[in-house]
Amino acid sequence: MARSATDGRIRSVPMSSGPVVTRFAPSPTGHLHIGGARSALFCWAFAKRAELEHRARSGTPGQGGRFMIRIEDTDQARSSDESARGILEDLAWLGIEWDDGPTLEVAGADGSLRTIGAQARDVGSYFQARRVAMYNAYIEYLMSIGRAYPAFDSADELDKLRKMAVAAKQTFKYPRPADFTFGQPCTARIERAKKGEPHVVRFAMDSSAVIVRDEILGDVKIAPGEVDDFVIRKADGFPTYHFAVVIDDELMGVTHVMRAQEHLANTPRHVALQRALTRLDTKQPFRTPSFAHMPLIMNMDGSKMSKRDKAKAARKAVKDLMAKDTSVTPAALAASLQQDTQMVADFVAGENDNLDLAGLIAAKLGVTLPEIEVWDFRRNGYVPEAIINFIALLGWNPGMKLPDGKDLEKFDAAFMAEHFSVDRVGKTPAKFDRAKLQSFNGDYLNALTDQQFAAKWRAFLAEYEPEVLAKLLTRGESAFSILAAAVKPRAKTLRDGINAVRFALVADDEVAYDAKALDKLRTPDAKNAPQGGTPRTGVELLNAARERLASLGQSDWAAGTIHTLLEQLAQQLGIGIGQLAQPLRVGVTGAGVSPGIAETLAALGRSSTLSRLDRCLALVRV
RNA sequence: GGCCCCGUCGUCUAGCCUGGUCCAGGACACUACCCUUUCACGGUAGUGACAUGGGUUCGAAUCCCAUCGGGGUCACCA
Repeated sequence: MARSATDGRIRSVPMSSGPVVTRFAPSPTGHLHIGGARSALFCWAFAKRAELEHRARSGTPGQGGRFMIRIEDTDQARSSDESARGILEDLAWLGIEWDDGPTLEVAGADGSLRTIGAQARDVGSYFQARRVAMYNAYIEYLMSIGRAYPAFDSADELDKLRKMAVAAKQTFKYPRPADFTFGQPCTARIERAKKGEPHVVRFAMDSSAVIVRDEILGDVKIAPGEVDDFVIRKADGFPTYHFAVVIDDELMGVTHVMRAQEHLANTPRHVALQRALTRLDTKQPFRTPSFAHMPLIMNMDGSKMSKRDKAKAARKAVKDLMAKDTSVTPAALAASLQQDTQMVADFVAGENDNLDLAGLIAAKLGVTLPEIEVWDFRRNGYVPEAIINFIALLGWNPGMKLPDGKDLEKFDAAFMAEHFSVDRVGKTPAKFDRAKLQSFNGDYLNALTDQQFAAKWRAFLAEYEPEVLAKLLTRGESAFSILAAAVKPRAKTLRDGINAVRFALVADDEVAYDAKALDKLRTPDAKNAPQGGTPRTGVELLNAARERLASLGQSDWAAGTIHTLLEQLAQQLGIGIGQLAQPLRVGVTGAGVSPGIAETLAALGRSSTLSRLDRCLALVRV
């Protein structure tokens, strides 16, 4: 073991004694935040790279690097198993899979079931709520060596003290009780606690300065006395985050802690705890893992990107509506949503940020909430590959050039597993620019083959827009393929691909004709005539095209033949095919925008095309 | 407010550690043009940044200091 030859004291176990272990430790109180996804990705990539390099040296598989998931469900009131499962599913969907952690069954591409996660290292439950006995053993230990003590202050009392401190423009620090002596077990307090008096347990901070070595930020020094005696066990008997993290990271062999910068200020507490603790099993002091605090992800306006932004957006929509229409009240809204009146009223007043309610309100009012959670991006038609690539770039870049001298910025998770390193993680907070994400997503979709895209789009529609899919499929399989191919270069997301095929979703007799477009059809245009000939109207061309198309039988109705036919007709009329295409577009879609005209007509089918053209011709005569 | 972190185009960033090759490169967005049957796609070009002020140096985006600006954190949440 790690015994120094010179002083014989056991200081720390060298990291080389076991695998690199990183962890992502979400709190199961909602969906996976996009920032959490990035943290998980970086932790994953770090462990993967260590493992890859270990195997390249012919090491034992699994001994080079491991990525672990731990569920931090010590907040009894807010945690749920459902949320934990949702977070695991989001990670799996992104392709971020864990070596150790709760198990999750996922269906592979071929439909077969596969399990992610395993109890591979015998480190106990990956759910903190099931590890309470262990935390208590360490808390007893700390109390026995005079590094922790029960405290009996009520929440109200502390609140009062805090408010006084704020009023006096001072920072509140919990005053260490006079009857506690650092390093001496406070038997009187321990006795009181044993008798069942409600209490929390506080850690007695030592008075030395704490230096946090951060792989990204460098050394961060915190002066002695900056951190007060913080709570390590709540009145409900559960450990606080700070305590559970330190115990579990040690017991689970975590070597590298990578998390968002918002945790930087907590780190001195963790380091202080590590310095005070000794393992109960091996009697070895706790190790301090390597820390790396990643830059935060911000909104475009510079505020922190938070789940609450969704609640804010929904609340604003309600308030805007209430300002315009006085009949709208929280009570009326609650009734129409079939939700509790008080809850809705509180939500509108800003008393709670219920995200489910925010979603209901947004759907009701037809407003789009900002995408914050992985789940939001997923149902809005982003693909995991694009999300991974984009969030990787929020704070990290490979620092490589393409042969043409441009920066390499398109890559996949496997590339990250091979090249990720902490020293290329930036320090500056990044604003989340959805326009760039959309561009990445569109590029990814466009790079797919038509077949691949069609399959992806179909799966997306089946899951999130089944009615749209059903309508599209009524036109037949081949029509769906044609439409999917037409959508591919036009879609930034799988969802907005729907916009490109709106024309195929309306019934033939419900096509809305744009008044200006109809006017244009009625107006003679010199471009519609052969060189020097008399100007023709769009209607004339439409009639000619309609007649010619009608001559095409059902079995010949395909993009290729339609294109040839229109080309021939245009030639006979002495005009370009474009002059023919525009009136036809208006005729079948109601406006002048659609995919290629031959594809559009082919996807619509013979009977829809002809009946729409007839309806348009009838309208235009009026 | 205390403590801590950060500061290159509108945005993500390369360059910074190891000053000169940087009147600062790429990507997204934007603008123009080309391609084209509309919309897209694709192609070409353009607009656009070293926060400010002092040092150090022959020379600073790069090193030092100050100012200003942004952010995080100060719970029996994690």
